[in-house]
This record gives sequence, structure tokens and C-alpha cells, in this order.
Amino acid sequence: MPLDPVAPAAAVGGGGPSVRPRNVTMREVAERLGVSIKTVSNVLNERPNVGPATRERVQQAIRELNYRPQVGAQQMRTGTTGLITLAIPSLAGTYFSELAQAFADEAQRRRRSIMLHSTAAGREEEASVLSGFTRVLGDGVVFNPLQIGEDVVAGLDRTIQPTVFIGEHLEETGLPAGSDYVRTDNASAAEDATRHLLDLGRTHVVYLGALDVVEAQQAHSTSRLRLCGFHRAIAEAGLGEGVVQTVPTWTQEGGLGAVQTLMREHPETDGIVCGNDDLARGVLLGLRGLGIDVPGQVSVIGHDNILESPFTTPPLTTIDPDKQALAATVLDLLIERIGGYDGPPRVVEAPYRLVVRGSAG
Amino acid sequence: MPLDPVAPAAAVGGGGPSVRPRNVTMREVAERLGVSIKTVSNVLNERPNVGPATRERVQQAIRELNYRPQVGAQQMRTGTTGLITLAIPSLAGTYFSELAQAFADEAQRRRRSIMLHSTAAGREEEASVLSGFTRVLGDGVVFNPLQIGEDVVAGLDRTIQPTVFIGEHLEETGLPAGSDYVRTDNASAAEDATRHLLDLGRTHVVYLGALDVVEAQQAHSTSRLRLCGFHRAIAEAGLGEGVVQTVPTWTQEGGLGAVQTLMREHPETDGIVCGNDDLARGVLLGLRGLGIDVPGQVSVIGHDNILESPFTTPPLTTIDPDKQALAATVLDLLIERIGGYDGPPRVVEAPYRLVVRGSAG
DNA sequence: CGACTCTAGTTCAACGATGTACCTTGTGCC
DNA sequence: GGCACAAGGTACATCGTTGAACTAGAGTCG
Repeated sequence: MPLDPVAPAAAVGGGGPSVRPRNVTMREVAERLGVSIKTVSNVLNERPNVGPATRERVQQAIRELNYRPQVGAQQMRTGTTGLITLAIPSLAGTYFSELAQAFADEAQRRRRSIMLHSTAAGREEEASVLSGFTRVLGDGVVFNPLQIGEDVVAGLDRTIQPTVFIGEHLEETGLPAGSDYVRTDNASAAEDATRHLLDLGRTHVVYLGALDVVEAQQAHSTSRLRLCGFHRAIAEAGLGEGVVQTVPTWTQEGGLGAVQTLMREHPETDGIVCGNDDLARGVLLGLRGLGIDVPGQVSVIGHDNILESPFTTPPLTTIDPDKQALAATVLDLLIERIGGYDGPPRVVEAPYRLVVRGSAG
Repeated sequence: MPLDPVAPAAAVGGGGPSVRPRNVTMREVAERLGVSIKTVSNVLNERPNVGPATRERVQQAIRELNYRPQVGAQQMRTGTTGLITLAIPSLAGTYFSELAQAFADEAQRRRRSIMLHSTAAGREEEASVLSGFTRVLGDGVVFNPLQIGEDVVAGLDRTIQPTVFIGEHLEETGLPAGSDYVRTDNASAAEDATRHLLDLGRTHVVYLGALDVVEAQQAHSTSRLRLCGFHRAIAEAGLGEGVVQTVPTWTQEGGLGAVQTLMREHPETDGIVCGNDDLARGVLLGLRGLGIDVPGQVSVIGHDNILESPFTTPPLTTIDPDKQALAATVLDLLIERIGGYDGPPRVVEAPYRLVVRGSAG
């Protein structure tokens, strides 16, 4: 074995800190075995034309030298990095942080990494997602727009990178080429939730979750859509308009306060459809405080199936948007596009299911 | 110009979808202006030896062509990507998701991107962080170990990538070369919190947050350290042992249930130090339910200063670990290491401060 | 036996950006 | 006029990996 003229990261003698080892390259692996670089590459990429003995020796050497491919070089050759950008409004908030976690898990399972891009700053930040960031890095984008509406998205005739939109904002038509869309049908979900309570024989079912500030209500499309589903179910059952209880914020405190008002003004209430599980948790606490039995006197149903929902007293019945499945679907679509698929935009309805626990049913 | 034998993604005729444009390269920018590639590079990297006129023309062309540097190529030349790996247990949970958000913000401010790596799976996943993932991608790692203790970290004599540990687990001595450590002093913080209540004249101050399952208590070092700080403050004030109220989980429900038990068994309680803000929120609700005035009869203090803390009734006094500042400190240390600094491990105490709101003081 | 095919490899040229070394002007000054 | 020198560039090698194209040898078959 010839001596390397430039000792690669020689250990410093004495008590000084050891020097960070240079990254091992394929060349070093190849040289140690006396094979060509390409053979090492073939082993790594599971290409044919490598004998089993050689394959084994290469794998051994890779382990011993602790070799890892350098993604930058791969990007140059192949154009891909295995990186996916997740652009969401903010991690602060139960739903989005759990969603991000689901994406992290599912991406890891598919041997991709997630790059986090927070669009909390608003419209401008969101626009930068669509115009393609400042550096070419990821292979594709998962984008949950909040501020940006159909107008901006529709203005594109083609996304810069493969993109999958998620959410409930966009029109199904008019998606730019090169993108897909995974819709969450919040209206139908809320309709199902409401109907579940009606099916249990409840006759005075209330929606708790409209925002009490009008502008907020306008902007908060999730709230709007869920309310709409509630109205549909109530109307279908021939119960007229239905009672709607507003809240200041979609938090536990908000739910707790609102349910006290509600039960005072509408003591006949026997079912409450909550905008989300945080609200529902507050509602459960509030009802307990008022000495009202759940689900004996009042049934309560939430939305989101957050991690804590099974642990409330009683356990919360809720709509599970199945974040894990959503992430899986989104990633599969995106990876297909990254892989070269360039068909017209696909729209997929994200599944959700009713999780029946103690609080209703 | 010779024709490319393999047309790179030729446009489909007819009404088919438009084809994704190939990435613009520096060469194209240079050719359009009739300057050399290097000049474009010099403009981008703000190198000297470019005349103002040329500089302006280049910038113009970059904008027009929508050129963006390709990170893979940069990694090859310079060895860096501007990517930082954030390895944390899980995004599910208020504290960690807010922390991740802080890192995302601060990284964006420093023109870096955050790669999310969830170590929720446990020891094995955490070990893989230290042994350097499966691909060379990021420039450095921010690592909040939970399961992994000093033994594993101390076993390393040098980290593979520049690494900053965060948390409260590790001994300050024995950190591997190439790493730094930003400590959160949970014990002192809890001590300060307790002392704040004592300074307000409270004499029967309780710690609410020990876990009621012994093994859980063992593992949950945050809880242990905060309890320890509580004990220190109580002992220092000459109040003996101090009362400790256990909880089943560090959630709002946990706090609500526990405070009911507490006030039954220790009605003399006039101050409650909560393990975190989720617990404290439950405590506030519980006290309200019991008709106990906060802060009139009982002062309540939390820990973490989560986003909802200012909005409880009354607003929650709490210890603010200043996640934004923590993220900033961590990133600055890490970026310095990435930049080549290779001094001995540094240990930085993360600042925290007492945020006085309505619930105490 | 010669023409094939198959296997297990090899060599070479890229991918895009940047550091180093070099070249070309124009200008000032003796 | 001749020389030094700076400003504003250019040319080229290089980073690590992989696709395309090639080769040497062994096996197969008419």
C-alpha cells in the first residue's frame, strides 16, 4: 500500500484535539480493494455486473472505512438529493406540529429527508416557496398554503419544482402543471361528525367553533368549512339552522369559556360538534365543571385526533384526518413526480375516519 | 452549437403540459453577457475584481434568467451546503415543536436550512445521529439527546460532524472534540421560580409535576431537575422538605386532576410551582373550578412560556427558556464550528428569565 | 473452430461552481 | 520610451459520483 503523500487528517500528538477526519470517498474504498470506483458505485446502487465475492468485499470495506455517499456529488450527476421541502405555516400549533412529525416519519421510511421551511411570515414567504427559494436544493416541495389563495397559484402555469399542495384552499381546477393536490374535505368531515351525533339520537346539536371576530372568521377557512358541513347535516335532518356557538380562539381555554355560555343560553343542548380537539378538550372540562355528564347528557365530538385525545375524560370521539396516511399519500405522489412523472395535476381526497371513543357513542 | 444527441426533456407538442425548465446554470448567465463563468461567480460571492458596470449587468441577467446556485455543486467545491440537521425526539409536544419553530426561524435568518431528523424511535435512532446518518448532507448537527446518556456521548472522542448538544443531560466534562453544549439549567430555573413565590410572601409552596410512576420519574430528567431546584429553594428558605404533588402526565388534564387532589389534601397551599405550562394551565382551570382565586389565594407559576401562556386567565407567570435565543446561540456556535473553529468543547449556559404575569406577582 | 453472447469488470467524460494561476489592458511616472 | 502595477478579467483543474461506452475472458452453440 503506497503512502499517501498528504496524510489525510493525521492525528495530532499530545493533548490537542483530534482533527476532524475528511470524508471518505468512493475512491478510497476502491483503492483499498484494488477495484475501480465504478465497481463500488455499482455495489452501492445495486447494479448488476458485480460478482458476489467482490460485492461482499466492497460492502465490508464500506463498513470498515465508514464510507457514506456525498449527496452533493449525487445531485450533480443525477439531479436529485433525496431532500423534500416541507413548507408549512408554523410548527407552533398542535395540528401542524403533529403533521410535520408525520411527514418526518414517512420521509424517513422512504429514505428521504425533510427540509423545514416555515412560511409563518405570511404572503411574501409563501410566494417565495412558489418562486423556488434562493437555492436549488430539494427535489420537490410539499406546500400547505394559508395566505396564498387560488389567484396566485392559478397564475402559475407550471411549478418550478415538483409540488404537492395540501389543504383545502385551492380549486381543483386550475392547478399548475407539475403539481398535485391532496385535499382534506373538512366540510364532509364535519358533516359526518354532526350526523354521528344525530344518529345517536341527539336532537339539539350545536357547532362550537365559529370565531367571534368576523374578520378572523373570514380568514380562517378551516373553521368556515367545518361550519358549512355542520349546516349541511343539520339541514338534511330537517332541523333548520342549528345553533352555532362562537369562540375567541381555537384553544382549550376558548372551548371552556364558550361551553359555559352555551349551556347557559341553550340548556337543551345534547350534542356539541367542536371545531377541533383543543376546543373539545376545553368543552369536556367545562361540562365536567357544570356537572353535566358526558356522554350521558351531552355528546361531544372533536376534530383532528390529536395525540392527547385518547387520554381525556371521557376519551374524545373525534374525526381523525389520519396525518400519517396523508403524509404517506403526499410523499408518494411527490416522489412519483420527482421520478419523472409529468402527467396533469392529480387531486386526491385525503381519507378521514370517525374515531368513536367515550365522549360520543 | 452542436445538437444534444439526447434531447433533455423535449417539449411535448400539442396541448400537453409544459415541460419543467432545466435549471439555469452560471454558464448560461455568463454566455448571455459574453463574460466568463468566473465573473458571474465573483459577483455572486461578492469577490473583488469586478467592475461596477459588469456587476450590475450580471445581477440583471441573474434576475432575468432566474438563476439560482445549485447547492450540490457548491458542496463539492466548498464542502458546505448551508444545511443544518436538527435532531430532536419528536415534534409532538408543545415545547419541542415551538423549539423547532425557533430553529427554523433563526436558521432562515442566517440563510441556512433546517433538516428535520426525528429521533422518536429511541436509542437506536439517536445513536445513528452520532454515527453520522447514512448520507453526507448537512454541515452540522443540533442534537437534543433524550435516551442517550453521557456514556454514549463520552465514548466518542470526536464527533463526525460539527455538533452542538442541547438539553440538560450531559456532563460538562467529557464532551467529544468538535462539539459544544448549550445547557438549560432547569434546576436553577425551578429554584428561581420557587423563590419568586416565596418572595411574594407565600409560605406553603408546592411543586406539582413529579410523575407518579417511579420509572417514569427516573427517566424524565427534566422533571427530576426541576423538582431538585424546588427542593433547593424550599430548603434555603428553611421550610423543610416542601410538599410535592404527583401527576400522571405532563398535560393539562394531568394538572387539572392533580390540583384537585392537592387542594383537598393540602388546603393550606398558597403557591404552586408547576412542572411546565401545560400542567399550569390545567392547574388554573382546576383552581377556577374550585372557586379559588388566582393570584389572590394561590399563586401559580409554570415553566416553558409556551405560546398560549399569555392568554390563560389569569395570564400565566412562567419561566421563559427563551427558545429563540437558545436557537440563536446554538446556531452561532455551530456555524462557527462549521466555519473551521476547532477549539475544545464549549459549554454555554442558556439564559432564561422569569416572566411575571397575572398568576403570580 | 469461429461467431456469438454473457459476465464482470474498466475507462472516460461529464454534472456546476470556485480557487489558483495567468493574461490583458490602461495608466502613472521616471 | 520603458517599466511597474493595478483593475478587470480569462483558462483550467478540481471536488465525488454515475451513465455510456468499452474490454477481457469464459461459456455456448451451430
